[in-house]
Amino acid sequence: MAATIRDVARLAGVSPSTVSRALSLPGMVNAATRARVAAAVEQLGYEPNRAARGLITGRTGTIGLVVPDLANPFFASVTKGIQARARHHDVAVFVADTDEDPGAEAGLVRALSKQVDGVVLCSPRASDEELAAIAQDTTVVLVNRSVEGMPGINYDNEDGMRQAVAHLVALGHRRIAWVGGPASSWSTQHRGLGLRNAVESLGAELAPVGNFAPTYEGGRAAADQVVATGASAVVAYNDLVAIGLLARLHSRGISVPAELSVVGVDDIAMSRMARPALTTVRLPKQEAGRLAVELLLAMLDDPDHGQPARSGTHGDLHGELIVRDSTGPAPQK
Amino acid sequence: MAATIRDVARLAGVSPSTVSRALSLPGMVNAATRARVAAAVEQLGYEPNRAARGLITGRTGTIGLVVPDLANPFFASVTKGIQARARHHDVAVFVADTDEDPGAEAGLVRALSKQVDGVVLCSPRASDEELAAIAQDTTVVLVNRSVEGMPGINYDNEDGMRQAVAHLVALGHRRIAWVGGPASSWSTQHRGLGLRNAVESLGAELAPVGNFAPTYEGGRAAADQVVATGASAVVAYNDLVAIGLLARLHSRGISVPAELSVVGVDDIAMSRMARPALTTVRLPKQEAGRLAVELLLAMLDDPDHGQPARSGTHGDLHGELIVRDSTGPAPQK
DNA sequence: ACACAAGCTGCAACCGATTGCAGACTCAAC
DNA sequence: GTTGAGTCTGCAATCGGTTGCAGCTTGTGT
Repeated sequence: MAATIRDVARLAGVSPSTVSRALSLPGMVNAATRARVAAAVEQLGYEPNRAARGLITGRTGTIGLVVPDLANPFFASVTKGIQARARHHDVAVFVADTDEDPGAEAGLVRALSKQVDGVVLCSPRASDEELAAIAQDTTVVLVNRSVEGMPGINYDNEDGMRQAVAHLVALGHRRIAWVGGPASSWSTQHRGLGLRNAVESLGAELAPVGNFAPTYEGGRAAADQVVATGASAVVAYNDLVAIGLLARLHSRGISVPAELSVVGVDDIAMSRMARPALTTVRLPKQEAGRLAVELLLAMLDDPDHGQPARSGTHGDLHGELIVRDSTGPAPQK
Repeated sequence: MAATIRDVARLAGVSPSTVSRALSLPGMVNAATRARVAAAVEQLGYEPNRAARGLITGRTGTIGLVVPDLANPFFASVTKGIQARARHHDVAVFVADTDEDPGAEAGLVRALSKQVDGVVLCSPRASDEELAAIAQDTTVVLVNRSVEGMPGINYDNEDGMRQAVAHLVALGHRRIAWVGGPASSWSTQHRGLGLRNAVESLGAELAPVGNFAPTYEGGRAAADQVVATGASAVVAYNDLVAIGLLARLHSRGISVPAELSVVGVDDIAMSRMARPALTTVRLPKQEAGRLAVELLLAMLDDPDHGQPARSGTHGDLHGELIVRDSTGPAPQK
């Protein structure tokens, strides 16, 4: 159906090899010939078949992306960033959604790996060991997850938490509750840690209420325990949880921010629309996606490009505190 | 790096052709040989290279998906459905996001078309003519858009609007405002039409307030005009618009549903979390994605599988009215 | 014992590109 | 008029599979 390199060659009156070179190594072919080829390409609307090229060069011009849940706005944004950046490099993106099933990750990557040059693994739920195994035979970039020896793009969670706590302390809050996400989640651990450090150094007190699903329901479930801690402010694992908190607090008649201040993390679109509009640590989501693509492509060009293993503090993406209406001065006691 | 068919053949002591047949036409090869091949495949972890197969068979085992905006929860859900169904058929999915740029659609499809067997075009913004041109040289399935002669998966917008109006009329509403989406949008036209019919046949009155962006901001922008119509209920183009309405109405101190009832369309996750929780017409989003994949694959197997051109009323997906807290009895005047 | 059909398997061509190598041509210098 | 260098172009092999065709086994009927 579509034109092949032979069609172009015939029309231009040259051999397929010349067409190939005219397109990829223009310097090697005579200007006049090159013009004839260009004309033929134009006329036929020819575009090289990437699959065929991939067989020879070993590069398919395609990368894979594995995310836990496309319907989660956080991942949707990261995906958008990846997608945009990949297109910029003329690279196509295979997208796979694991439906939050940690067991599916390895299988998907393995299936994808035959068809792509490398894969971006976003917020993987699999264990460090599994991830390391995957990286053995595929070029992988992690997003939002740090594993010793594996390249990845991460957020500086410690710093984000510090900003949130500084804001709350300035408002007079002294006792701050923390609603964690899944215990196995890398982000939960680092956010909890950052919170603890920030709270200590700023002379406040942390009241963790445990681990909850990183969802609206998780937030609703945590709300009553938050209230029971007597804290005047709460930091939630992410915005969905924070919005769940808001909902449950509202139905219990607890006023935000008059009686309790609420802070989320992510800054998904929904947060602006919440009532009250949510104060949150904005994470540059599309930016993370873009950087992941750059890193992956750099690694493919230069296999040794991997960054040194890091503990997740330096060179990471910074969040930015967005203050809206869900935080206010601590109530007088 | 990865094992090739030749490696398997060598290990099994047969020729590559036999391996190929053992895998794709098991009936043609002796059970004992087949077992030896299977063992070799297993041992080497062999999986055929799809790109190479695609060169011969003309089928790449890949489909493309073009959506206006991945960050829009509606499209995210459709994508999820497509993705899940495609995996079920062992087909990979290329995803491209046009960033709501109608001009980008044709180019993206064209670029994709070289690498895929067919593409799903979700809520395309391009004109009927452009779409028809695209369908000339690529197998295309439309989602949420109906074009004469092109196969597609659509929602029965008329019926959904009827359900919404019936609900409102039963609550005593007689004057119903309608906030349309983009004027060029196929859904806007059909929803407006369905609304008009439903309102007429149920003895109420329609007050259209014009066309707005299909976003939260669009809803905020429309709110005051809605109030000015004097209607006691409003149907919004989609949930984002409805949530925007809710926000603006709240800040103007207009109580929902006591003074004004609000109905959306889509039922995105956010709607449940809105305050008050949004009454809406739930559209089966993942189902639409699944059906689109089935239709596309069927068309690829049998090029004449195209459905007859339809006007968008029969055989479409039905919405379901989800009643939450944003609708209530009409205020006594 | 012989012919013939049926059932398997291998050879070789092919899909659409890329690339090392060698041949053809041009032009300048001797 | 040769020779040599430098440009450009084409041949042919290659990537990892699939498939038409022919050949080899085997088994059956007579």
